[in-house]
Amino acid sequence: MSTQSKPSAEQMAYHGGEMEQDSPLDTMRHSAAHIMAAAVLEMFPDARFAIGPAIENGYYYDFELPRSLTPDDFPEIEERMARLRKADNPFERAELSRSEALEAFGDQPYKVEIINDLPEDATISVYKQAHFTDLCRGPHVPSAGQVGPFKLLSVAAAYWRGDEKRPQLQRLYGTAWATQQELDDYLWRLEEAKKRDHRRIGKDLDLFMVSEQIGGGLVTWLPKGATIRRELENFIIKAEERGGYKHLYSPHIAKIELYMTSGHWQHYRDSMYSPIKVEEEQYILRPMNCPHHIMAYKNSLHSYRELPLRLAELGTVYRYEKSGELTGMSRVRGFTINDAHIFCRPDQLREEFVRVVELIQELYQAVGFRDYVYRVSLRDPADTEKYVGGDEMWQLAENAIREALDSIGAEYVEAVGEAAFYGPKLDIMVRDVLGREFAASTNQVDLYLPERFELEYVDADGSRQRPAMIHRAPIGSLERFFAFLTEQHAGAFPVWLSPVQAVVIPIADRHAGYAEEVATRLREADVRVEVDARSERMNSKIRDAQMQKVPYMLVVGDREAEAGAASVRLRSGEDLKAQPMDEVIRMVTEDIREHR
RNA sequence: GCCGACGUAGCUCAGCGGCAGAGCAACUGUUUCGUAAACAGUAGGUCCCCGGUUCAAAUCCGGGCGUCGGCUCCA
Repeated sequence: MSTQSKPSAEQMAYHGGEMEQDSPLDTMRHSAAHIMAAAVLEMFPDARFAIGPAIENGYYYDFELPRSLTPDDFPEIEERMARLRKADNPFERAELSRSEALEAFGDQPYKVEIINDLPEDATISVYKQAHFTDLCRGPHVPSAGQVGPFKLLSVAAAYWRGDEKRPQLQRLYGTAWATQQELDDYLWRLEEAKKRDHRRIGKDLDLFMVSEQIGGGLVTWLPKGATIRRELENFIIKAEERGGYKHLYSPHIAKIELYMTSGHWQHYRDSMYSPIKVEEEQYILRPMNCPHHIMAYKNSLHSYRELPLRLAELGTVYRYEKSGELTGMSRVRGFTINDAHIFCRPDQLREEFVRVVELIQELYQAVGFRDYVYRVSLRDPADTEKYVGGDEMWQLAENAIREALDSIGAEYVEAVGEAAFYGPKLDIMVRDVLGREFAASTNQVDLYLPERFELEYVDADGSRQRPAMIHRAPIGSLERFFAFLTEQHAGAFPVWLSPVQAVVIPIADRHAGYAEEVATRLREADVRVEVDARSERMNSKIRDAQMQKVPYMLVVGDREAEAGAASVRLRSGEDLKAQPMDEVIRMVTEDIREHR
């Protein structure tokens, strides 16, 4: 039964929105999971078994065991698995009636639960591998010997059926491949990925820090990271101003009543911090910007002629995240959203949403951000508790998003149950170096908050009408976006974003004066440039600049000083030889201007 | 928050009951060099915190805090 678990939205996104047939590799990995379970059964005869599917790059199996497994147990489990593989027993399939199955798995409560959840007409099959018989849909490889090279990777806790109120099981992760070479390659890729981890690079390049004294999940952008952020912010604001957005600033805290009106206090409280008492009034750190922008909208009466009104802010919000889920810059407790709220007539929704998607594409293009997937996050019609508003409202909002994407031919996957409590979303999903999936951007159609706040505009006939709203955040939070940007570029940011765009490297101390002249000329052209005037060898300075991923290294010695030139080395290692200073300045400033 | 692993110099890590260590970085001196690491020296520690065991604890035990990997949740 192990493969019959419902695919998560993440898995669906990875498979491009369709459940694929089990590939031969998936089948083999799923068989590896059975062999691992058989090995665990040898060690723990009382083990209870949950599920053990193939996943991207490997497999896992969830167990309930009398004691916790640790990595020290891996060698023994792997040895037992190797023996089972060598014994090469067949995977034998049998079909059981419901009562036979319940009888056979009487001492396996998780299997019993799965059987009871199966539809009436389901075929119930089991697979026997050596001494281990498992409830399973299959398919499997013919015999244990067909399982490829494998390795156990980690052990972690996982709640039964993903529910934190239910028992916690031990999940053993493994990987398996068709050949030893592929296994080695995969393990090597894992190591390489760690080198691109934004936390590693953030430390190496002095981009940001998280201090225990300040608090977990509270990020300090160090000067170099702050430079990148400021460039991004300026770029975003300019693009948005071109797109008709008006930027504003609003405070980070507000009276609690504001968030009661919006419904956040009722529906989003788990993510909000406790109120702060100020002179008999309760204030809270805002978890979202929308109520503030709505108040800005309500500050004056609006004509239909003004719509769409697009109010934007790089708005800082604070959300409570459990300590165990904080990570570097990608999961934090205080962050700044590239936020905006578009107030428009309902008939303008589709076109406005198209413009939102186009803006996203423009921004991503400019920063060299490529690997992402559109996900339309829909309401789960079965779970009405979680959402507000009626069917009609949801349908209108969901259709606006789908139609917008269809009209520009964008491909997307749909994820039921991932909507916000007040509306469906277009999420843009990206993966970090370790393959974990995050939303980089969320964009929502909202017909609910205008209702809650009784928003109005004056229509052509003088009547009062209710506007629709779009919440949009093309790059989501600056923190998370920065994390992915860092990983995608492995710290070698495009020139226009690089904190240090050029380093001037004098060959000997006597060239320091000329190096300063070179730097001054670049500074006058608004290039971020530093002079490495240490009494080090040129080779050493080049190495340091390379490690800092500085895009331009400008070596100057006697020849360059004589000619009014600089020798240009790029971080790719390419040596462009001596270039006149005018040419050097032209190259660098062109890269910056063209966002290269 | 839950399960597991890990917390030693600014960074990366060794040491695992008996004097606190290495490389890199920093600092000082020598070297003035042509495209990825010159040489020598100096300094740097609450071994995460609190408690316990022991003649003796970085090391063993208990509790706490933090980080990391998962789970749940999410920008």
